[in-house]
Amino acid sequence: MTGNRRPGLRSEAVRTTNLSTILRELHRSGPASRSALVERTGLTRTAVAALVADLEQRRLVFEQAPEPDGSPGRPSPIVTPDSARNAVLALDMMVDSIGVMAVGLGGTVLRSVRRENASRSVEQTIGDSIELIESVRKSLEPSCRLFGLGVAVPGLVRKDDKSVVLAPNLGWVEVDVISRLETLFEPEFPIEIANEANLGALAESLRGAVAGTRNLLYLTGEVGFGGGIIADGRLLTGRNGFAGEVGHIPVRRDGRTCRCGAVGCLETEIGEEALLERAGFPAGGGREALTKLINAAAEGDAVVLEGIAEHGRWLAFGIAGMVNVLNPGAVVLGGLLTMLFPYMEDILTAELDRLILPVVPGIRGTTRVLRSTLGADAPAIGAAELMWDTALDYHPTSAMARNSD
Amino acid sequence: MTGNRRPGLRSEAVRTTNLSTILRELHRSGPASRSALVERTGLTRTAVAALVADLEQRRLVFEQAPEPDGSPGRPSPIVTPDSARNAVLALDMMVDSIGVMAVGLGGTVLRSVRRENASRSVEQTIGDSIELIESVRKSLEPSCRLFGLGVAVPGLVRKDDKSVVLAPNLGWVEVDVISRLETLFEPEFPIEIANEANLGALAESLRGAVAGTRNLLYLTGEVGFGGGIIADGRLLTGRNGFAGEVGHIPVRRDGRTCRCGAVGCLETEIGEEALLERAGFPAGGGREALTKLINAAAEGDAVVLEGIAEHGRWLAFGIAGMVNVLNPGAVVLGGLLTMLFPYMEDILTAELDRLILPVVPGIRGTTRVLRSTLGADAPAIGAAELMWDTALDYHPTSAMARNSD
DNA sequence: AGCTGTTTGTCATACTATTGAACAAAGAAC
DNA sequence: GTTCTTTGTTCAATAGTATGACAAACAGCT
Repeated sequence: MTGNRRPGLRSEAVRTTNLSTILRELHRSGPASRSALVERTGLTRTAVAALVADLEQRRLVFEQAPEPDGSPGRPSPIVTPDSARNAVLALDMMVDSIGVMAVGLGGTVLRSVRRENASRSVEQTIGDSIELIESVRKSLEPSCRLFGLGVAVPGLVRKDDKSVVLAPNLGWVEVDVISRLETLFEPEFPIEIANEANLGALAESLRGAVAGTRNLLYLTGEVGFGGGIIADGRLLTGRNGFAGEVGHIPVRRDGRTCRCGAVGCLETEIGEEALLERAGFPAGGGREALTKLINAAAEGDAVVLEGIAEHGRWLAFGIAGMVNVLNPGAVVLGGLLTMLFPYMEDILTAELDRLILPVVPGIRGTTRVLRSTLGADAPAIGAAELMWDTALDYHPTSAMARNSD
Repeated sequence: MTGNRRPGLRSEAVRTTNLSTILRELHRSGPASRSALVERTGLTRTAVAALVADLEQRRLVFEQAPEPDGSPGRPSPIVTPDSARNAVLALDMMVDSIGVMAVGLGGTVLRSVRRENASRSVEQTIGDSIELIESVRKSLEPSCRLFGLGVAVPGLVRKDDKSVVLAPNLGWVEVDVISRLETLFEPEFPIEIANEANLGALAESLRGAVAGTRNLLYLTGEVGFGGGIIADGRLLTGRNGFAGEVGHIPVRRDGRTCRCGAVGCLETEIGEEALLERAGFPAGGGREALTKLINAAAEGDAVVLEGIAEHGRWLAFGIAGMVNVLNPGAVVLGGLLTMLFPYMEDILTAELDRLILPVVPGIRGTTRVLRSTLGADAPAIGAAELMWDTALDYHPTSAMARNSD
């Protein structure tokens, strides 16, 4: 089911595609021997040798002396992605902080800084972002090439023009983040942008605890409630790029009015506010109140625990629907849910077992529910991977092909 | 976001890929002039000429004398997919009937037969299917080559082994349909199988009213309630192939027990039974009762109309959640919903407008809701397209490459 | 230490497929 | 009938990988 209009291939496309294939393999799975690459690509020794030599000359990989591993035969040199000299930047605008990362080829996090961001104004946030990006850029080795910038935003990003349509928690409407950041870089410097939770999903599918899972659902609850879907290894963006708005699945016809204007959204039941209220905390307590809540749960506070349990029931109610529609191999919980998970795992499992379509005995077990291991880094890592994905598309005119020294 | 491990490319892959590209283009968009193909593929005149000659020799396409169209320049010959001599078969097992189609290259429906199927036993159904397939096969021109069989099943199909795990409305559990059909054909004859509603979605995205829409949600309500998702032009199958079970999205924590065992499934609110009940008809009335219901609606029966309206409200409730999660460009309603649509369009639109995440004023309008134009043929057409999609994958060892006369 | 078997790197040649440039063909417009 | 435009055709040039032969590097055995 490709569904994609593929352009015609010219002869040289063979080379660029093969270079890209090898580079992608190294980026995803790490260093590999040349003979391993021969096996994985199906190409001949001759071809792989030529391709690797090409990549080495472009300073994208380096070969290391082979280490005898005890098996007979001539040992094969190890091809390693040169993460220190090839990187992308990632910017993660969260509600109360800004993070910038440099992620090398191969997925190595070279730098990671985060700064609190009290003001949420566009000017202030962009200004701080620019400062952080510059500081990270300067801290990298001068020989390190940058292939692009990936941006994660807690809001809806329109695919067509890559602009932020709405970021409720920042109070942003129609902000063209990219054109404000472009000035930082040379012309044509690639910048990609997407929703925070969508990128979290991407990160978890590539670098998280379930790395390699080609179908997953990622949920993250902070102030709002976001989600991301990986279907057959690809990020599901939808028509406009607005996919994953799980917080606004209607779950109660008699529910409360959501801040989005609709009634009975999932977010009204499992948002921060709802949790605080159920656990007997005053609404609007923010991060402090949540910390108290978690502490109270750790101490065994019955009211809080029951509040979290009910939270878990609604969460399961929402997840079950998506699992039945999407049939993911895993559901990864990030953000606030990571902390709540230990206190509601049992309820969650039991409820899901009750609500997920029972195909045949035992089939429910195919969907695993687990906590994020990447935690707060997920969106930034996802932003980097989004950028890498296009950067590694090795068409003749790409940055990668140009950077041949 | 490819996410797919691509194998290395050898020189001859360029040719096979280009042949496949041209064939796919013709299959999807119909006859095209050679110069149009040059433009669409980006290949040179020389290359396209050679490729088309190759395809013509394989009897996959034929060239027609160019027709002067009034524009200057030498007219370009028209390349037409030879639908009469290249086809796939499609088998659609519905709850009370079986349909078999032959669909030619280019999407032309060459034959279409349907037979009532009173018994739903595996033996009877498979037996009848085999008879129908044979009769269709015999009715085709002897020169017509068959590239495979696509099967649509009203149940859950496991991707890994392509077997039917559960078909509740047929009463089937773990039936290996493919191995029972294989005996009909030569060894290695390709057979693909998938869920009926999933294939309906595929059909609508390729040949229906919204053909070309790369993101859509298809819903079909018959005895059960199924759905299919097309994301970025590809059928979303999920981890096991069970995606699209929209009938079992939980919508009421205090709802009725569903036949699946869970509580409050969408199907319990918008299934056939629920509709009959709401409209004041005795449950279990089957198709007859539904016909009466539609007639009553046509005559303006207030109780029936209100029943349908409430049906529409629940449907909107379910759709809204999926739209917020999937952000499709269109929602296509098939099956029973096609007939109900006129009586609930207004309510549906109003409810969706209330429940779909309002991004910015006017943004809701990006998702269109409309009726299926393919109707009951959708699953069979989808099955044919599923088969075509793999058949058109022109790797060196494929059936297509072998059939070179 | 030396021999054997295995695996892998390297080199020259062969093969496949497309591009590019020049020329011919087929139509419209004047 | 001439000119302009567009497209088909032919052939040499170019790009890239496969193939096969040989050399190199390692383990295991005597």
